[in-house]
Amino acid sequence: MTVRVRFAPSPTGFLHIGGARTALFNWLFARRVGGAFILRIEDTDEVRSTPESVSAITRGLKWLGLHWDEGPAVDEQGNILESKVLGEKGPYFQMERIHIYKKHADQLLQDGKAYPCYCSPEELEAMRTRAMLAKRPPKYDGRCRELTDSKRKELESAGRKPVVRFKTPMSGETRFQDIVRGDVRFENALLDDFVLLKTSGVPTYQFAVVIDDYLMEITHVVRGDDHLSNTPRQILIDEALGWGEFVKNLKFAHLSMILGPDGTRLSKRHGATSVEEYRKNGYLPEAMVNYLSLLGWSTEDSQQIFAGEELIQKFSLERCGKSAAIFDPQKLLWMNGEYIRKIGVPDLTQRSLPFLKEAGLTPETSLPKERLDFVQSCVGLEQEKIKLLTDVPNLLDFLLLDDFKMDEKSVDKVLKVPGAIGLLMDVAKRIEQITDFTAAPIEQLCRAYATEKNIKTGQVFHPLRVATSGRAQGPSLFHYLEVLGKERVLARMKKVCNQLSVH
RNA sequence: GCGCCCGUCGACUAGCGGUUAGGUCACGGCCCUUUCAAGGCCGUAACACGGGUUCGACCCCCGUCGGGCGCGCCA
Repeated sequence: MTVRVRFAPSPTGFLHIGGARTALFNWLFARRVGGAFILRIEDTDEVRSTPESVSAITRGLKWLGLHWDEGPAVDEQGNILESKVLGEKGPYFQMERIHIYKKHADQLLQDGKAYPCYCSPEELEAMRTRAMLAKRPPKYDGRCRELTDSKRKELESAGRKPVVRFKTPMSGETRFQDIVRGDVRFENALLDDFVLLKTSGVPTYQFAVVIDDYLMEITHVVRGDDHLSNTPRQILIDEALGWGEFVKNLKFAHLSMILGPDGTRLSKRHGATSVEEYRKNGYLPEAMVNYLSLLGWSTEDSQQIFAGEELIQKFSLERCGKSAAIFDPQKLLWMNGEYIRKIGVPDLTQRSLPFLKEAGLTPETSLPKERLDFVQSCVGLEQEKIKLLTDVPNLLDFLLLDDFKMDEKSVDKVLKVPGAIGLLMDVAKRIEQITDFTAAPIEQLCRAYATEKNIKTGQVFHPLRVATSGRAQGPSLFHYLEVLGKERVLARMKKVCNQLSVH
């Protein structure tokens, strides 16, 4: 039997770090075993679901490279393409499946395994607070379970609209095998008669999930362990529907949670929590995926970096951990740097272009060949220093622009000192003589000059750097001079000499 | 309140009865070096606590404490 897994987000916000990790593990598992990865939109929250969220979530998944085999079809911006649906088991939006849930709820009603409940939200709230005050579990007390037909009619005619509640067995236990937790068991008596269908006829999460997992022939439920205690309810529904065999074969894998640095649930106050923010902040999807994979999963040798398909080859549900993991932005940042250093310069340049454009350093994200070659050379100079794509503009502005700003402190310290201008003028004269304007000869020239004047090499290098870049820190001096070219280097040196010798 | 899950360096983790408790991030030092990085080497740093079981426990059992999750006409 082929493996079928699903990622089933509710579209009430962006793709969250936690959701992304769940999606990733499902995807990795599916890819590993050649199974299908299904995207199902659980939009039964009538007030909070939005189409924008669907777009944001699908955009996030696509950016991470987590492509689904079945589910809604979307374009690059995450717009839903109504006419194209991937897969045969749809629709993949739960709100388009209302009739299906209704049918199964009717069956349970008919079989006496569910019943209509006419309690109002106010009554339920009162029931709950009363229970809490008495230090009892805040459960529904089952008062509508044994309503007579006449009583039901009476309530209906009084205008009450019922919900459908599940008749939870009052004894026995429900147990299941979880790939990461092992043998898990819950006493049925602890559960109450939960809602299957809301007054509106829309199913609750618990109900919809069971129906869909069955009809979509899901084989493995891989999700966050916040769903662990929901699992017995879902198994009970399966059994009531006569799907005992299906649920017996259904494998569960409840993944540990991802927490914020303070050990509490990851939320906005912990900084960026949506995948899209990370894209905007200059992270590479590969780095994100690699980092996320290590949150709750590891190899026997604690491998950190996985190249290409390696992650897929090595991933397994069995090696997922049980304990919650704290999201560490610092390690993610390190990993992003690792990936940036690893990808090729042309690739890195392409990915940097949108950020350069945004900073106004290039007019477009597609450049004429000559300019692109130049930008690539510049990117190559700073590659090892880039941690985020958003670093690129700041690192390269003095190379891409001729009227870059001079750092006052560096100018004061290195150029506005006795002899600096004279030295620069000397060096400029010699540079003019160079025919082969590449790093090695320029360096040779500077070293020779230092020896000749009996000064330290640094006394030549530093003024040269500040004069041509406006700053004290930057790429390897002679390499960037080479990239800049003789003409520009001399122009910059002369400009500085003119400006400073006037004063 | 009830129930479930979890508990190894600050963080992610390896470990699966006998290890100098390993790796990675971060941190500190040294080296390399025109700067900043990158890289190399070294170092600081952990089995939550208390009982058992055992010749021997990070590992198995019980309890305590701590954290997380669930108990919605939210998902």
